[in-house]
Order: sequence, then structure tokens, then C-alpha cells
Amino acid sequence: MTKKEKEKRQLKYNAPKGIHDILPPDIYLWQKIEKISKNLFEKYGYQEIRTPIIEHTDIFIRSIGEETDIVEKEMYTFLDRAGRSLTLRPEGTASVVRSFVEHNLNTLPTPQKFYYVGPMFRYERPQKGRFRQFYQIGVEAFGEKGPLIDAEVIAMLVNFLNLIGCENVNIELNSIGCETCRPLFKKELINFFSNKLSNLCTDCQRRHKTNPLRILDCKVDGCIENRQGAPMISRYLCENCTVHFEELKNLLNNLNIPYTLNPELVRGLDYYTKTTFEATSNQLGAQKAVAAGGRYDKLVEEFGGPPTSAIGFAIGLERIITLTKEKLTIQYPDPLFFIATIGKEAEMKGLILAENLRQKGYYVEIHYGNASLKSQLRKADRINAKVVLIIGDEELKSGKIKWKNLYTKEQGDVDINAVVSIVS
RNA sequence: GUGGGCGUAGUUCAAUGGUUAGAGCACUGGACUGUGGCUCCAGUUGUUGGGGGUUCGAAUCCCCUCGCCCACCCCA
Repeated sequence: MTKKEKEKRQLKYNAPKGIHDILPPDIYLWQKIEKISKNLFEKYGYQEIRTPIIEHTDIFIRSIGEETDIVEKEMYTFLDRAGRSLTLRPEGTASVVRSFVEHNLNTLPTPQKFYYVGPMFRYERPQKGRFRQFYQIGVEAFGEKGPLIDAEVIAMLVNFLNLIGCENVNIELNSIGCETCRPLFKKELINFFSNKLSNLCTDCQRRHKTNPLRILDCKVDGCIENRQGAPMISRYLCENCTVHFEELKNLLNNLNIPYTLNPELVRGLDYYTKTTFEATSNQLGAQKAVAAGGRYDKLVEEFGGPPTSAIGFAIGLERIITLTKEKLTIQYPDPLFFIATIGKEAEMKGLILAENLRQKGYYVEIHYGNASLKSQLRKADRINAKVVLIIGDEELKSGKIKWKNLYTKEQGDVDINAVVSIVS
């Protein structure tokens, strides 16, 4: 092998770490799930919104929070040629809120409800259910502050999970308070842990200063032990938040939607207020959340818009796929016709016939180039074609072509202009 | 960022440190001159992830590196 050939071989590229191709036949599963979600969400009045994949870095820092892991170490951030700091979106809500404010969508009748599908990017170490480019289906509803829409949004998520056959998915529910009650709770938490600091992991010692709520979510044994008896947010919720949460639980009960209260459910994004929820599965390994969301009543204001309550959730598509891969049956598009030809003139006739049939709406495959009739039929069989149309010398002379139904083995002759009659 | 496991043909996997690294599937062709699936036959496919070392001899042992997977962390 020459040096040049050697170098050429080494140019075999692969996708960047944690970033994957989605190929057939898997893509049919993706399309099916996207279609199901779209159909369902539209029944609830959600409309598709497409926001850019790249945004100004600031909007993620402002919304997700400066002290979160996502912003601190997981964003794909770069300078454009004019020196602006841009970031590949690590989540979808920030963009939708930015768009909502930028286009004054608050002037439209409330509530405004949107859904989106697309890739998100986080620079993390890949593992089961966690990727650097991953896909989310998300929804966001703006302009309703009452618990009715919280219940409706959760119901919509549950319906979606049922429709795609996700079993054993548990809805975990919590309220993390609002700007009235959370500061008090934070203060109590800091007090509670201040004489236990040496027993906490180093991360939690840091969190004690930066974001004490996260200590409640830590998985280190020592931290789990030491948070026994820690203050619960439920006891510190203000009147407003308490009523909201109680009403939501009551609504869910009346909708017969099962849920588990998880007072330790703390979301990793700082913008959440009041209601937070997560759909988790025990069949996913360590990354068990298939969907998560909550209310974010201050974020629109944070982005310079008018006070606007909002709520939303995002579904992790790869995780959904691993849960439904064995269960959802997908229909491959099988060709109705396969055109086998013998000889140059037949090839041309075959191509023309294929075009005519396709214009009538049929899925037609042809054989490209010369091969024995045997191998052409073998190929038709392999790709699951239903009817083979054979064009050779005999057929060119008579103007009739031979057809064979590979499913029933029936065969016969038909006028080249009446092929459709075989299948009608 | 930290740990653990694994890298052999397109794919699934074999090969005690010892001939020329094999097999199933897949692909192509033939048996069957213009009729698929089943069967049989033949053919194609490899810097054993890469680099270095030990050895008479390395896919196998050692070191480095890259990649994948899993877990921690974090999250969807």
C-alpha cells in the first residue's frame, strides 16, 4: 500500500463523541413518536415553534442560572467572527421565552401554547441515556397562573406516555415555592446544614453557599444521612403556593392521574417556581428521567417582558426511544411495484413506467442496470416488493408486460398502460 | 472532571504466546438459458483501533494513545 493510500484510509471519520446518527430503520420510530406528539399536543391547542439552535450566550446564563452545572461546564460556547459570544442551546425553554418576549406574543390571546422538537447540546461525558447532542420534544404555555393548566400539562404528558406505550413511568411531583417563600426556606436550609458541613461531600459544602436546595438532591451516602430531618419546602410554602399545590393535587386526583410526591425533587435549572415534576422510569439505568418540567413564573420578566406566568416540560427523545423500541410496531414503506428489465430498451421503458406509476402515487423500485432476471427477482423479494413487473424482448414486442405478485405467487399479462388494474 | 469494562471482516462473534487470523449472517454470482423465498456450491471483505516495548515468535503479555460502553457527577 502506498503512503497516499495509507493516509486515505486513516481519513475514516466518525461523528464527534456523544453525537450519533439516526439511521433507518430507527428513524421510523422517531418519526412515529414525533407524529404522535404533534397530533396530541395540537388537540390541546399547542402550536409548533421553531427557534434557532444558536443563541446569545447570555440568554442561557440569565435563565438557567449562573451557578448551575449546565452553564458552568456543559455549554458549547464560542465567539462568532464579530466576537459575539454564542451558545448551542442546552435546552429549549430559554429560546422560546426569548422569542415570546421579542415578538410581544403576550399581546395575543392568552394562554399562548407552543411545542418544539429538536436537538439540544451539552458537553457531558456520554453514558446510557446521556448524549452531547440529544433531542427533546418540549411544550411551553404562557399567561396562565392558576393550577388548572398545571394539571392539564401533566395530563397531556401522561397521555403522551400512554399513547407511545411507555409503561411503568412514574410522575414525581413537588412544589419548590416562589420568590416570596423560597428565600425563607433557603435560609432555614443553610441554618440546618451549617453545623453539619464537615459531614457533607465537597460539592455539597460548595452548594451550601451557592445553591443549598441542591443538597437535597445529592446522592452521596453521607449527604443522604445528614439531611435526615432537614426542612421540607412544603412546610415553608407561602399561602399562595400552598393553595396552588393543593389545588393541583386535587385536580390530578380527579383526573385519575397517579403521581408520587417527592419533596426532594429539585430541578437543575434555576428558573423554576412552584410546580415541578419529573416522569421517571426504572428501566433506564442511571439516567431515569424521561421527561421533566415545571412552572417558571418569573422568567418572562427576567427577559424584559411583562409579568407572565408560564409552565412547560421537555421529553428526552432518546430515552423514550429506548423504552418503546421493543413495543412500538413500525411500518416500513414497502414498494408496491418492482420493475425488472432485460435489455437496454426495456430499461428505458421500465424507467418511464416507473415515473408514470409514481406520479399516480405508488412506491416503485426499479432494477438499476443489467442482471439476470433471477437476481432481479431475488432483489425484489429482499426489499419486500409486492408486485414485480417484467419487461423483456417478448413484452416489448407484444406491448403487454408480465406481472407477478410475490405475496400470492399469482402472475399474468397486462397492457403496459393498464398496470394499475393489477392492484386496484 | 473521576473511576471501571471493552476494541478482531459490513455485522455478530471464534482463535492455550506457536502454520497463511477463522465461522455464522449479510453481500455478489451460479446450480435453474426469462421467475424470488428453501437448499447446495463458489466468490468478495481484515494495517486484529493506532503507536511503542518484551519475545525466536504477539490478536493474545506490558506501556502510551485514541475510540466505544457503563458508573460517579449532572440531567431529558
